[in-house]
Amino acid sequence: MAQKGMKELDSKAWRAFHKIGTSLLPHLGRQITVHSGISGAEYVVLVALYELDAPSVHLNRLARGLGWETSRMSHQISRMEESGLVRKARSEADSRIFEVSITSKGRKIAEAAIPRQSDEINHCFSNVLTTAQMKSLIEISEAISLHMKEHHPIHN
Amino acid sequence: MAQKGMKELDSKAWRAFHKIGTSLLPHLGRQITVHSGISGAEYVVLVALYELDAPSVHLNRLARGLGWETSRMSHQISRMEESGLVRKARSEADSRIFEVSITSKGRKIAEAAIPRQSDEINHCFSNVLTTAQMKSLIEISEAISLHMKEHHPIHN
DNA sequence: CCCAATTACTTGACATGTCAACTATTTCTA
DNA sequence: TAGAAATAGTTGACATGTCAAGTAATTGGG
Repeated sequence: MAQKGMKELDSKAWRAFHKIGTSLLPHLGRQITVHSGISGAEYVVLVALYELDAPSVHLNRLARGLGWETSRMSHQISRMEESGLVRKARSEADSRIFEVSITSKGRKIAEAAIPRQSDEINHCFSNVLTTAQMKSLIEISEAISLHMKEHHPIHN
Repeated sequence: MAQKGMKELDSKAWRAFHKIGTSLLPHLGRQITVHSGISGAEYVVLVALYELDAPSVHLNRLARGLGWETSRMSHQISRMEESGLVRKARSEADSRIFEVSITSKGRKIAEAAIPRQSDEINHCFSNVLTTAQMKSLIEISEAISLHMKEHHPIHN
């Protein structure tokens, strides 16, 4: 039997992955907006800043940490500065660099949003999967991420 | 030991899933543009129309099939009609409905793009995972999709 | 020490996605 | 069968993401 572009199982697995990747993630983004009034992108940035050890990060480092392009982060931070969620200041040492930090308003929103989002994730994801399935997912992610790092290092 | 919002494993599994969901899918979308000159969204629509049994589909049915909102599909189809990839015609039976179909230009592009994208998926996904991992992913997807259908039937 | 490269970020134009409000048709139902 | 509700899609405004080009500061080689 001749092979088409993809084997049956490969194709089913890909469709399965594509489906959850394009339904669950957007769904959980919308939930953030519903329960906390911020967008999924704002949430991700706030959490990254909230979990920081240091008081601030370089804009570019923040971007790479989330796998975003510099430009995207620049736009996002500008908007979030407008709405008072974050703050931006030129580095004293190297004035090309911007130090980004969370404001107290942003911190309050993050502190309220994180446990709610945690509940959502438990509800749609953790509670629905077995321990074995979650372990398997972690391995799958590592395999794919490793491959991406080797072959397409830009978009981590 | 008190429980925070999420158990260690749950959290790791979620981060793993989030990471591949937000890096692999966009990466493969960009690859489509690189190898075939169309966007990921255009590709998905073309493939759906290309694989159709019938010569056309109702716009709304096409949207639901991809898990898109009507409005998103309407905008997308308008743009793709502009660029000559698809065609739109009012249904004779029910003139609220639009029948959407692929043009010969769209078909040619789809026929060239599909095997190339298949190669990309093999390269970044199928070849990187074991058979067991792919079977596991299929089960995971089914578990999550089932839960979504039950609790959030809109965005299937 | 100077100037070419590199690095860090900004900007503007445009593609895409979302939401709410609206139009037009068809289908119920009283 | 008239009018209310449901269905199918459009539209415009706006948020977000991407790309290419530009600015400004720093670094590194000759």
